[in-house]
Amino acid sequence: MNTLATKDAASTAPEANTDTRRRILEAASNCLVARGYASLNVRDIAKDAGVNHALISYYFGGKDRLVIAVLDDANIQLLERQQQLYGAPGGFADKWARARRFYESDLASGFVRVQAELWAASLSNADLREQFLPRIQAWKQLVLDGVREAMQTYQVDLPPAFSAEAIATLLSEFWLGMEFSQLIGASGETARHDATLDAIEALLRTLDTRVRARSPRTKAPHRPNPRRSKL
Amino acid sequence: MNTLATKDAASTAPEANTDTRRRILEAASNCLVARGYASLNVRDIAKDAGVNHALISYYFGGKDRLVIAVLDDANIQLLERQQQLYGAPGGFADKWARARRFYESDLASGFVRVQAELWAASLSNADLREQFLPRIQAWKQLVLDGVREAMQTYQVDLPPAFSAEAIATLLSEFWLGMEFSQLIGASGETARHDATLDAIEALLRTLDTRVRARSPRTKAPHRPNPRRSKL
DNA sequence: GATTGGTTTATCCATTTGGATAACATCATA
DNA sequence: TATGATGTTATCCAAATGGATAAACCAATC
Repeated sequence: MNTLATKDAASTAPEANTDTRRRILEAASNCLVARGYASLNVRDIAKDAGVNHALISYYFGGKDRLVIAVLDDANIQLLERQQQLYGAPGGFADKWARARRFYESDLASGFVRVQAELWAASLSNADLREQFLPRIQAWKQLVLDGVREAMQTYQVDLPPAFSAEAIATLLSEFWLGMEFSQLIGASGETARHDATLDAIEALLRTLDTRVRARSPRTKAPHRPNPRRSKL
Repeated sequence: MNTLATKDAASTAPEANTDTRRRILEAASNCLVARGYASLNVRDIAKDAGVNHALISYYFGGKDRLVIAVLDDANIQLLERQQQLYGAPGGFADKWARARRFYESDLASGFVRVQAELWAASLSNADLREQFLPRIQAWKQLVLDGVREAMQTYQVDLPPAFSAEAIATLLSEFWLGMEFSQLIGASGETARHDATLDAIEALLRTLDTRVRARSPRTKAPHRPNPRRSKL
């Protein structure tokens, strides 16, 4: 009667053979990419993983728990990304470019697709939605922090309505919309998205150089050789 | 063997009792709002419509065709909206405000939810996706046309990378992302979205008044009474 | 009032699906 | 080697689902 699925799903599931567990997890991800959440079923997953379908109940306690585990697994990957994005040096244009590269690789690997499938599923699955909300919140917070820092750094004067929150929301939702559009969209969309991403990157780069010219070493007081990476 | 489902579904379906057909269509929409595409089934729809579930095959030729019919029906509503949005007088800020009001009513009525559910379903349903792409294209074209016109009207100089395409894409995808976020999101999102929408609206209003002050009657040379709608 | 054609109902059926479980296998340890 | 824990398989089962269809109903027409 343990319907609780806490963070460590291991509490209700066997712990030993992590290989099978891993294979099921990846097979579920594959199936989500290949056929979507709507037609996700334990038999296909098991076949893809090369195991008997009963093992899904054995290891995860059912299909629903497995899906949540997939999401949880994705969450971990995403957190790593966030830290990589945040902790790296460089201006905001560089950060933006880095985020773009992450996105492209995630799109190619099917990760974005999995996310979108689970997102869609969570529209009518409260348990899943509960998992999603903190993640979205974290992602938006990350963008907001970045925008706040950028606005403080750039000191560019905008119309008062364009608060950091407003700009961050614009960027976050744009990115999200771009993901969904690309997943469903024709090939022609990519060019338009790239143009938009380019425009923002160019703007950031302009502002970055302006800041660097204005106060060359103010923003990196602890860096021993601030001009080293100039070229 | 008539697998063709052309625009007039009447060609393959009975024509007389449009009431039952209508009821089924609306019931399907209700079910999509209430329980999502994943758990959509003909029996629930029939129960909601108050008819026997065999009538779905009778009128629409199966569940899949019904879903496409729902999408088609939504498409018609959307086209009407587009025309209302386009054909009305006023500056761009007014158009923006009008679009916002449409959106709010669509959100409240569940229309946005239906769209999102079908969108998600079309991630792994080629037939459905085929229906979606032209609509998305049309919607984005509408935004692009508006931005083009606005940029020509405002004559504000932006960094060269911010083409009309780039700005239109930014706005389109932002809007799309906002829809998905609100559907899934906590209540706290709305305030942020409103702030962003407000900011853009304020910007547009500033530009509108600036244009009006600069050349009060330049932009409407063919209008017999250009100042009539001033108030 | 019998016929006809469209509409609706009740019911049946094959298939899919998630899950449960008994039987079996593997293997380390006593 | 016997034992018991862990992992795996082969099956079984109940429920849900989409669809098909014979029969019933009904309103208009001859």
